[in-house]
Amino acid sequence: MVSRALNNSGYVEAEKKERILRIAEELGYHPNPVAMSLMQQRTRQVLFYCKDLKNAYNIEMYEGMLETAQKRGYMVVLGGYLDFQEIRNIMIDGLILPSEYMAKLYLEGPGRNYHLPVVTASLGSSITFSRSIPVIKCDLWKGTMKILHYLWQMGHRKIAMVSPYAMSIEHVRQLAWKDVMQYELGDRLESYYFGIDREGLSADSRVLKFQEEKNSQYVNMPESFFEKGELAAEIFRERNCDATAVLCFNDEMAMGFCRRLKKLGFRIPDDVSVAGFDGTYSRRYADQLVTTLALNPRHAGIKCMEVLLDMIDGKKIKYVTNIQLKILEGDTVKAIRR
Amino acid sequence: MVSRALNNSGYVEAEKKERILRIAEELGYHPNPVAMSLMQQRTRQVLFYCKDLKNAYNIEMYEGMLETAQKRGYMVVLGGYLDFQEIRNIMIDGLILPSEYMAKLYLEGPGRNYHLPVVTASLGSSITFSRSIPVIKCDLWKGTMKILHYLWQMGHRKIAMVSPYAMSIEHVRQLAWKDVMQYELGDRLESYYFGIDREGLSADSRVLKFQEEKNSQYVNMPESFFEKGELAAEIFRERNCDATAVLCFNDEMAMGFCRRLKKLGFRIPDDVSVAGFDGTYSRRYADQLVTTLALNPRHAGIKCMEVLLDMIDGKKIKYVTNIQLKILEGDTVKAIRR
DNA sequence: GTGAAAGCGCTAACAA
DNA sequence: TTGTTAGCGCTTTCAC
Repeated sequence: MVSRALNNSGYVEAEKKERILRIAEELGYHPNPVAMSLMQQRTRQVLFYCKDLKNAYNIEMYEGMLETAQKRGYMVVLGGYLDFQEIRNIMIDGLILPSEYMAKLYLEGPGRNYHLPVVTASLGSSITFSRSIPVIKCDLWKGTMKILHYLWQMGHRKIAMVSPYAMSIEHVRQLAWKDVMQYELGDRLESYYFGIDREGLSADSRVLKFQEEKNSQYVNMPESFFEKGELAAEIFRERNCDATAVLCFNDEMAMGFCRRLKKLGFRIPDDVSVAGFDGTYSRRYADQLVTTLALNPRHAGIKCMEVLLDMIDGKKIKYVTNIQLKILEGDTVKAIRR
Repeated sequence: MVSRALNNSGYVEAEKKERILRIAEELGYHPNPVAMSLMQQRTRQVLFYCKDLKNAYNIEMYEGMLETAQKRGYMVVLGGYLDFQEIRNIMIDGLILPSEYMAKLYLEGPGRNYHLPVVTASLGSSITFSRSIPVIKCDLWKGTMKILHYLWQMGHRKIAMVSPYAMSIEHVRQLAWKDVMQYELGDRLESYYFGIDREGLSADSRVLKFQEEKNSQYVNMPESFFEKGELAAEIFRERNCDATAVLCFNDEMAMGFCRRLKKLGFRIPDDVSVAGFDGTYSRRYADQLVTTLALNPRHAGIKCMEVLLDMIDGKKIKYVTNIQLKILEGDTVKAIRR
């Protein structure tokens, strides 16, 4: 009857069908999407569990997801502020986690007995999951090697690292830097590491500010990369660091670092070269384009979504997808004579 | 029975209730959110019809919405890429439109016979709607007056305007600028206007690039404010403009303008003062902080969401809410002697 | 070719 | 205090 006419399915007398369609049109009839979802057991929605939208990396990743989702009739809901348990109360067919760290938390928490399709992006940490899920992997170990090698080729030997985290935190970028630089820097390694974090720099009152912010204002206060980069520049000068190049945790941090360092009288890249990670649109805002390792978040987003939607559709899926990394040269790295 | 136990409603024997709760816990039972939505006729989702997520203004507005929505148990879905008709196929209880222009389009299109709660943000255009909906208004006429007055007080008389649109487009910012500056600039007004748009600058091949981009790549290619600002700087120099101050359409444009102008050898603010609109986090990336009229998008987002959720809850609502505007001084405006 | 009924997962209301 | 039913809006299936 009516349903059959509207959906072109089954037998309906042509004339009657015509009439039904016309009336539906007149009344401005649209099927109720919630009822449809209940029936089809498909919400056509997917959650991207992402906190910090001021971070261009996340935005570009999200836009990549959107691109694929749109083509395949899906919506991407953002909700990094949600309590993890809450995930079970929202209408989604699948979930994208931004890092293997989050993936681990999820799989050991609400994901333990909730068999929703899940994929995770990865920055190369070697975390193992309690359940096997697809990983879209950006190999930052390789990537860090690549950019360090690039700096090396430009003649730099003493390469410092600027990070929002203490040296003890096992971030791939830090581990890889340590791995390479310890030969060159030996037991002075630590003095070339600028970890803007209470742990390791607790003596510095300026660092505590970030801790306070994090505890007070919001539950999920995002990392203050830019401001931490600025502080790193101050500490860099105070330590009288003789590094000729500085590798920053990401572009945002690199931009904060450059901005403050210039205000402190350094010339970039003449006095110090600076490089970062990410390669997103926000780079263009700075007067000098920062040299960076592009992580191609848009592509990662596309891949995450493709794999997730394939999973939802019950197709065969790849369990590991690698994202290509590429150096984008800017104005902040200079070749030096040795 | 089971339902009653789980929801604490109606009479259930204490012991039985206990047992039910325990088993539900063990099984990891969670009510199906779609079924709940169908029953309650509430999806607990709201759509923010926003295209350009690379624009900090939109992001901050979205974060404001999120803040309120979270408190009241709602999700905010982004979907500016959706076909307008598609709005009726997604599971939402309400809709937030980003501008009165969009609101008009919606109300005359799918909104004509779809009585979903809607609110719109407004930048002060005097568009009238076919149906009355709440407006969260940022009075840009007043705002433009305010920042022009500020520049005036700093001694500037010849104030140029940089915009991504032709002068004929009736954007409030442009109209207000014209209104004020025509007394000072008279029939030379046009030569102080830099509208980076085919219409008005079609002779310039560099402008056509943007047009092409817009037509090709994506359906909803966002405005290239930054790049247009850069081009405006080139044209500013070519025209040999004697303006002592330049008012840009927004901060992103101002940042592009400043960046290029400096590369062309101008000193800011010594040679030219520059001001913009928005006052969002992306300002900090530039080496010089741009002086701006802060539009407080976060606050606008909060208000939009509050009014919309009140509407959904059937509460009495305000039809016009005004957002406060404030000048944020930066490093790009200098007082001059006359 | 058409109408009626079952069912998607849940709760509110009603009868026992 | 408990079990049952109707109904949220839709489609699919099964009789007619």
